[in-house]
Amino acid sequence: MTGATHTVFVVDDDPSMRSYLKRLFESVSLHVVTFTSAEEFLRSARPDAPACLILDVQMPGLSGLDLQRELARADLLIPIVFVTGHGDIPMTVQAMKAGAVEFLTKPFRNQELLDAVREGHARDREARRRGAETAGLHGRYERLTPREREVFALVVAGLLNKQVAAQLGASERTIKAHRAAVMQKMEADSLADLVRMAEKLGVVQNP
Amino acid sequence: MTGATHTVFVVDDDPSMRSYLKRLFESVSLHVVTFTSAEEFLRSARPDAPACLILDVQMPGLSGLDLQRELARADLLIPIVFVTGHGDIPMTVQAMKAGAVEFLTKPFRNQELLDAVREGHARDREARRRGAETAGLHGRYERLTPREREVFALVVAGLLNKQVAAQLGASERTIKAHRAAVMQKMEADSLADLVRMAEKLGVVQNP
DNA sequence: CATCGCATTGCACCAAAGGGCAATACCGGC
DNA sequence: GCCGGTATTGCCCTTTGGTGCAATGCGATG
Repeated sequence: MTGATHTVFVVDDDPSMRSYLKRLFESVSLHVVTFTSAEEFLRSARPDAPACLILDVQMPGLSGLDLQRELARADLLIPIVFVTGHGDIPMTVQAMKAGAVEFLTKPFRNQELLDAVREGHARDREARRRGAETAGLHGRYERLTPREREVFALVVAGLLNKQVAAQLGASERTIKAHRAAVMQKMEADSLADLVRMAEKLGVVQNP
Repeated sequence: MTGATHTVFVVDDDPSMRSYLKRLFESVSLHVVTFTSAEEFLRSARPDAPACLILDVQMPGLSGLDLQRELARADLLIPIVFVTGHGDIPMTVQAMKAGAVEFLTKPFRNQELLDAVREGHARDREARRRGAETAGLHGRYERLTPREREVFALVVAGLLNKQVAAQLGASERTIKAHRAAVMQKMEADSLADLVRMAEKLGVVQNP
């Protein structure tokens, strides 16, 4: 399941560690890209395939924890495996609270790191799968007109057409028209379908 | 929001630490119960109100991490705040991966511990709220007859009454009867309501 | 000004959902 | 053997939902 389609990003200021890790991951057929600093990584393009980030905690400039925070702020959620020579417990707690996959101290066994990366890739695949699933959903929702969205929200709230009509100050026939447009544009096969889509989209009444 | 209705369980083999923590939490009006060992805590009754567990990592007999594992196995999910004098990073990672709220090293500031306990109580309240929400749901679902559950699953899948009838080899009128019973017993106000209940219950077609 | 998208609505018709009333049938207990 | 819960179904009527057809009005865009 992990092949050349999966990438490992290594960010470490130590050249020997970078080359060591690069060889390690390439030995298991993973694509590796190395960076000498957090800043350099941030300037790089975002990955378009499942990836995992190997991060040294201590580095000149932005630390590993800083980078983790920056990525979260940029909504760039890539699984992170920390590696450190001189970490402490507060750092570990912070990293894990922020969702790190693993926090390893040197020296570590290669298998530990490979397992962590496997876990990171699994998380990213799952996240991408869910993302793709809701991406189409959001795209279709974007095509709804404001009025259609209002009708959408009220319909999935369980209101009858006539109740929606009263709520929006329109005729029942109009609501039926909007409702049909919603079903069509959202590509929903049934009301049940539409309700599930609304749940994933977080559609609710505004007021 | 945290009052005498919230409990703190302290498990620590050090008597002075137990009394110190007891006084600390009681000073902020929290109910405190102390235990000298993990085994003693496991023998105690489960809490019926929001609680938080303060756990020493190193203890004779079952360690704090052992207790965390046992509680998870027993499905007794109570938020845990670890406190330790001689912890290491692997221990920290294990504890946090298993869902610990916080992992503090001695000496710690009282405020850090109080904040952690507040967070633990918040998590427990939220978990209990969600639990209560789905408890009633499950209870109502239990009252459905086997046939009604089949109809339930097919209806929320978006099938028309006639399609459900064909699928189950019954008449449409029969399906309507079952469907009405389902709506009644589940106390659903609308189909949208029923679909959301099905989502929370994980109701799907068996075959 | 003309066109287009969006919102709106009336009329008519058909399909689907919801129920009231009533009857049949099976099964496990008391 | 009678009783209650469950499953089943028919007949009939009302309410809702879904659509086709057609038309009007408004604001933005070219």
